[in-house]
Amino acid sequence: MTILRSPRLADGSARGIPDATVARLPVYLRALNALAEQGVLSCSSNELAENAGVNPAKLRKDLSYLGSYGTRGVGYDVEYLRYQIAREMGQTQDWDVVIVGVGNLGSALSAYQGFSTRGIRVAALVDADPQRVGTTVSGIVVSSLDRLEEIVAERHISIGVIATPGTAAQVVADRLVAAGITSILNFAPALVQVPDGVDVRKVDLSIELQILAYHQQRKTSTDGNKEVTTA
Amino acid sequence: MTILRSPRLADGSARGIPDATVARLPVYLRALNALAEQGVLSCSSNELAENAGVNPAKLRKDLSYLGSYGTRGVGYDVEYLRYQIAREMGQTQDWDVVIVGVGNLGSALSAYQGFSTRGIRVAALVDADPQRVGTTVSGIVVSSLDRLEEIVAERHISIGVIATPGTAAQVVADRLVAAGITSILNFAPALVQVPDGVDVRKVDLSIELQILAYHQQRKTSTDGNKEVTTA
DNA sequence: TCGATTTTGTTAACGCGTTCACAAACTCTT
DNA sequence: AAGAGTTTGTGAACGCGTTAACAAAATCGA
Repeated sequence: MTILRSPRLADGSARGIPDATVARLPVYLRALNALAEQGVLSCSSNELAENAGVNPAKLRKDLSYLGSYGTRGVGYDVEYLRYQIAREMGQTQDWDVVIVGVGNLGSALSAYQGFSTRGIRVAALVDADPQRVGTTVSGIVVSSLDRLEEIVAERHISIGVIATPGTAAQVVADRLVAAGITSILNFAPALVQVPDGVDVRKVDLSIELQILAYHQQRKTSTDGNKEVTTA
Repeated sequence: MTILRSPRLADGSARGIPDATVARLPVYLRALNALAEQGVLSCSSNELAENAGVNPAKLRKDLSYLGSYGTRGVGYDVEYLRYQIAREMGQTQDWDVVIVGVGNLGSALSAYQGFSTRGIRVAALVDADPQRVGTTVSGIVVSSLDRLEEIVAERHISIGVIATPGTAAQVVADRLVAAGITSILNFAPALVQVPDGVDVRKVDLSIELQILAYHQQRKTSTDGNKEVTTA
């Protein structure tokens, strides 16, 4: 579950990028793509940081983990930097994912524009419900969960997405791990346990709203907080 | 965009909970609900931490920001702790949200089970596409984006969810802010700028997969990384 | 009642991430 | 060619979050 770390390897090669930086590189990539579409050829760290919504110093430090791809006094070549980040993120190849669970969320994910341009390819859809198996969603025929292992092997799938109800999440995770998958994105509202070496990220729609509600509550409360005395 | 902070107010009342803790409280809540459903009446920090997938020390520290709701030598009363966290998170009342954009993702969100039990109520659906206006999704009639302001006012909506294409995100955010909303959850793959005092959280499905792909790349690469010499 | 045991609440140390500030390096103008 | 102006890359300080470790407080048994 926890991931390999090597924040600063010697040997000149600056391998081992901090997690916080890795999480921001796709944001920079998106900002660079937007600039490129506008015909911008070169930009400063200030401009790019503005477009990415981060502090310029943070941006420069993040990029410094990759290497020295800018020019002092000038800035960054948009296309060159875009390629370097894409390469670092592994987007010079396509990553095949299987989506397990073709309910509302699974369907939405399989229809999501913007995966393809980021090196992500939805290679298979899988569901446990016999009624859904055989139907076509976003141009892909839904397969049975029973065939998960062979599908993963055949299509060289390396990433699994769990979009099932919470109750099925752990079983599906176990199946994915057994099939050889070591990277899982979990949308189900449940904790999944996986062996070491397997990476799980979690996206919880409900929790995000609850966090907003908390802050909203603190804003709207007239600061005269009535403490309920439940003794 | 940035949020009020007051990590430790005097006066005995432990107001001002760290962001990292606030983000975990819903996780504890979910774990407590699971325990309650199993008929568990009391639990230790170890048990609860296990169920929530966090370090026990971290759990205790998080709870200490709320108050002293446990009993030394015994543990926590499941129902009592559940209520205290729910109250802190503002879940003793329901929060009404409007979802803007009723495409695949917006539909999935409006159908999402698990909002209602967490104090979240989808009060309105809004879309700019005239073809969608008037249709019913998850039992809610889709309204026109033009009527956003009156809908927000009428139904006392305090949270907005952006589930539109990236190009529409900023315009929608501006409309939401103008309508008086100060909490926004953005699913669109775009950066939205908002005035101070407005809280924006972002969920980016594509970025999560890109982060996984990065780690996957580092795992599968045979560590003999061929550096492409693009001089 | 007292000691053994359990478990919380909290303090202190540690590590990671962010940000400032500045030297190094580049361009441009004169 | 030299100085003025820009902008990157990075060292260092700072702050937040995590974790270990322990004292305080409760239960239980003799």
